[in-house]
Amino acid sequence: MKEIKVILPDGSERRYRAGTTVKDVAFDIGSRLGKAAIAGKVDGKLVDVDYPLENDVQLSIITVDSEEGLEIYRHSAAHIMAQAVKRIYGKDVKLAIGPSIEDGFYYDFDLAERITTEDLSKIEAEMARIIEEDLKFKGYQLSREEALGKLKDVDEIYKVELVEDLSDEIVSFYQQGEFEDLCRGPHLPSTGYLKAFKLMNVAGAYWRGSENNPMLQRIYGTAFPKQKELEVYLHRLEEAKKRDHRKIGKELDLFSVSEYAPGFPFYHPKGMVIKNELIDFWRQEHRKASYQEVGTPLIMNEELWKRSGHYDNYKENMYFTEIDDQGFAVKPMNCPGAILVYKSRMHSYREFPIRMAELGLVHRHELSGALHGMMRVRAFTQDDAHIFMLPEQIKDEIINVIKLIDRIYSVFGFQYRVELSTKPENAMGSDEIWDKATDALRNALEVLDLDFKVNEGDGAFYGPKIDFHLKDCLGREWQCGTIQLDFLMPERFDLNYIGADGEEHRPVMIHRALYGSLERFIGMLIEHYAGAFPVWLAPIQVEVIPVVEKHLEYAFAVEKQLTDAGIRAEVDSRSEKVGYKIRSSQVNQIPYMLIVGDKEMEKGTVSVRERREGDLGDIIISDFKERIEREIVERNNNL
RNA sequence: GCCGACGUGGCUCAAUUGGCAGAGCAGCUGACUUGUAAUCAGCAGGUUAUCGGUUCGACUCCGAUCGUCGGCUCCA
Repeated sequence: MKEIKVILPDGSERRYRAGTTVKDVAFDIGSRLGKAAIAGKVDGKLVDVDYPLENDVQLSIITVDSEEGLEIYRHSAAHIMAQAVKRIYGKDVKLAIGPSIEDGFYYDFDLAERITTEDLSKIEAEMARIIEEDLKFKGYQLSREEALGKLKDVDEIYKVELVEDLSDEIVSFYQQGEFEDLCRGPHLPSTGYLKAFKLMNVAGAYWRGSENNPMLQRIYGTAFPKQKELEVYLHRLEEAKKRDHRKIGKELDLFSVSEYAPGFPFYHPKGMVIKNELIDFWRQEHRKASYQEVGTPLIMNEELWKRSGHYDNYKENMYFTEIDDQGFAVKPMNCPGAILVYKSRMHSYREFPIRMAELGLVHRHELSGALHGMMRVRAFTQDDAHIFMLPEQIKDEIINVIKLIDRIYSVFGFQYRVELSTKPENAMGSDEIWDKATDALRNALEVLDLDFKVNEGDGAFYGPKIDFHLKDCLGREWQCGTIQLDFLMPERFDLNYIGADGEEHRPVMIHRALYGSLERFIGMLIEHYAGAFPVWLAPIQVEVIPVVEKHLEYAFAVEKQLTDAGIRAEVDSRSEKVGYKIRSSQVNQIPYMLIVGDKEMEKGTVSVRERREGDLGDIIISDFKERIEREIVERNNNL
């Protein structure tokens, strides 16, 4: 009998006879681990618990407590759901794919009947029965040919397509009860292992994510090892929805959208304060970073857009109009405008890098179904900049921009995720030029030692980009900052500069945005702060609350002292009780309330109430003014 | 754009099987003169998203359009 050596993650070694399963080893280590084991990882490859060990291996036991374990758990839940759907809707349900995702899982189905939200409880009930039946997940393997034959027999056209795209000669299937599915695995030992799950919603999804393919019906669900964890998750979702910027935006009267302008947001006075504060901060930082600001037209001749390549590559997203019988387009991007500013005169290499910033209002025709509050709109202000430079300045400039983004995001306390997007299908320019640009971006990220994910084929049509992603209240990611390197526009527009040799040369360009779009960034901020903006951003910074009418005059005097100092203060002059007015300010997330009555009038003080800390006692007005001014200047995040 | 759900005063929600559209909050008026999260009373506010159909009768049923929400796709 052959003996094998099993090395565990802690480095310890154990000896077993060949054929011992992962589960046996787990039980040998401890009976609790044995029971908790749902899969194994053998030499880095995930396997089922009944996988027999035939050689010396590195083994780790997977339980639901690990990330990998949870993925297996949720993926198995997807299979159970698919089984339930087949039981309910019959054999003509065709299966597509059913992966685990962050926070849950989904499965895509093709069936004639429409699954609606009401059907979900029916499917859940069937899933509960399948769990009750405690069916074993049994894996088996077929040759590619056998697999194709089998799948064609049962008319699983999507699975056939998947196998056809596989390069492996052996493919694996899993069976639980009457249900079989092509799957790489591994899975839970049996359906009874699934404890807490819930189906969340149904949605349409194109097969393989392409709108040219048929639309399938996708059911989203989530699953947790314990009922309590599921409840905590659902509760967290409910809480997160309270932070939704669309809800808070309405409650705090920051912005609105109208049926008369779908996707084109209206800023209310309070929303405008936030936008302007962001812009002030932005200008301040850009002056420090040696940027100049320009402004370019919203509407420019179609010929310009043909030259830039937008007409060929971006037309579906653009709005067109006619002026004096000539075609014009509303700008979807600011670059051609900036380029025209550049081209308006000669440039010397001595000027470089030229950092030309623009708060440009761009319009893009987004699909109606894609619109989302302030996060995805059809008109937005980009905090854009175009940097014209020498090729040898690329790396330093990219590093400068990344540092600037990091500095700005840190003021808000944002965590971000970085992606490097490479050449898309509809790109202009040669592979060679793209490789050069992509390497420059990658190099900058590596120099700064930033983690990033490569997003193949997601670059702009004129160049690769580094994107900065932020998460909204429900964990959905939105692209905000972006840095795009471009060798092509300078070519197309025949940009040049006079070098030290007196000859004309071609400059290189960076397109970049830090906030990305003011609208999206404001949406992110609302959710990030749940409406309780730091003082520097708060639309109203101070509410002066007179106790009774006779204190009104003093209240207005206090207000004036503050507004004269540039502080956004107002008096709640309604003839209501103090408690009522305080509540009103609290609900509106106003950072400071100043209560003024007889005591304060006599002493020339104000009683300070901070929205979170409550009553701070009374201090003289000038001291309060100093305190809040400092907080504003420092842009304290006070989360 | 595609799939599904939804659309009732400014906001949050009611309205038996199709049978007189109602409440709270906000607003306005008046009274109260109030000390750290909601004083009381009164008033006003609606072609039930829009258009069409079925019906003696439609917020309710059917169809179309618009918009919103959750996804897909796309993207800042």
